[in-house]
Amino acid sequence: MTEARKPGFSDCNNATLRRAARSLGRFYDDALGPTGLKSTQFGMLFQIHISDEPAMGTIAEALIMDLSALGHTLKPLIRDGYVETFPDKDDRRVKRVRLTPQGQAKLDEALKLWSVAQRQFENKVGAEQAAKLRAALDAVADLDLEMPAAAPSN
Amino acid sequence: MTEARKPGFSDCNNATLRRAARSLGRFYDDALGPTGLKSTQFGMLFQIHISDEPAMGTIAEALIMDLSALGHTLKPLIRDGYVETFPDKDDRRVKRVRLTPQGQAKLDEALKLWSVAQRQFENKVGAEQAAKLRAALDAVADLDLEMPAAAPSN
DNA sequence: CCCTGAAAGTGGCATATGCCACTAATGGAA
DNA sequence: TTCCATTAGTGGCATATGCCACTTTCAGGG
Repeated sequence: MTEARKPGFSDCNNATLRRAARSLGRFYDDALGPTGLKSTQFGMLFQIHISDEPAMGTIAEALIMDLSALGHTLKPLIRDGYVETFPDKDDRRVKRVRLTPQGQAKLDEALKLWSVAQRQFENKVGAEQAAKLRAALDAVADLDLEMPAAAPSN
Repeated sequence: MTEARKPGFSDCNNATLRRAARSLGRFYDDALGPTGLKSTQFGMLFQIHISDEPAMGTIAEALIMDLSALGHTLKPLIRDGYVETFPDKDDRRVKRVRLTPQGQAKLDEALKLWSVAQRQFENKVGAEQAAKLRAALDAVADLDLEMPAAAPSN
């Protein structure tokens, strides 16, 4: 610890997490490059794929993302014909989402490249270690964090 | 495992990481809300703070972020008067960065709220566990990942 | 000293995400 | 049935990030 410690380092859990996300994101993005999909888009297609014509709100909840953000994120995928939406039969407020045949095909294509990247990653850190990390991250993501209501003087 | 497993799930390390990042990011963002800073901006000010008038490239490297992305990210902070840049004495290509007095003040202000959030988080997961997670994330971020050069037939 | 390739940033363009203000539908309560 | 609080999305605006094409400087080699 001669100087200011090497890399990023604040002990901030959030900063550390984002830093890792940028790093890993670049790797998966590179891997998926040939498909023209970003790793985020791949993740979105996959999520839709494993769900049963989910409502937007359902996806947003599963991915812990803002509903409006989801809407924005979906646009390029809809524009490119990978995803389509349709109204729910019973509740006209609800918009459901599904992959188009092209979307399914693109996902299949991407899965091949993804699995290579995934394997590459697990070879480096160890499959078990990776699984533990994912479990820890899921646990963190699902934490019910709340600020102390910032009420020291009220 | 009745249905499609609960939350986000693909076993994708990247997707899991991003999901956690969105979740945790929201928490820290809320915590820093009163300061008007996003958690990302807080992290940036902190990084600049612990460095010694770093060159842009140095910051980008430490945070594992694209140099141009760094430039974009810095703009709001410069516009708001928290950060300023100045040319390196010896190399005119290099632009160095530092906090302004207001930036330092804002950072001090933010640190108080940040520490509350940080403590809150560590109370939930345990300080030791949190440290381990950060270490794991730093390790992942610093991995030298490379795709198999996609050369099956060349 | 001139030319060339590397290094450091900038700008433009595109996606990722969030928050807020609104609008459209719903599901009761009165 | 009418009216209101709630729920689901949309659009606008702003920040976060990346990649690519340039432009400006440097550092060397000849």
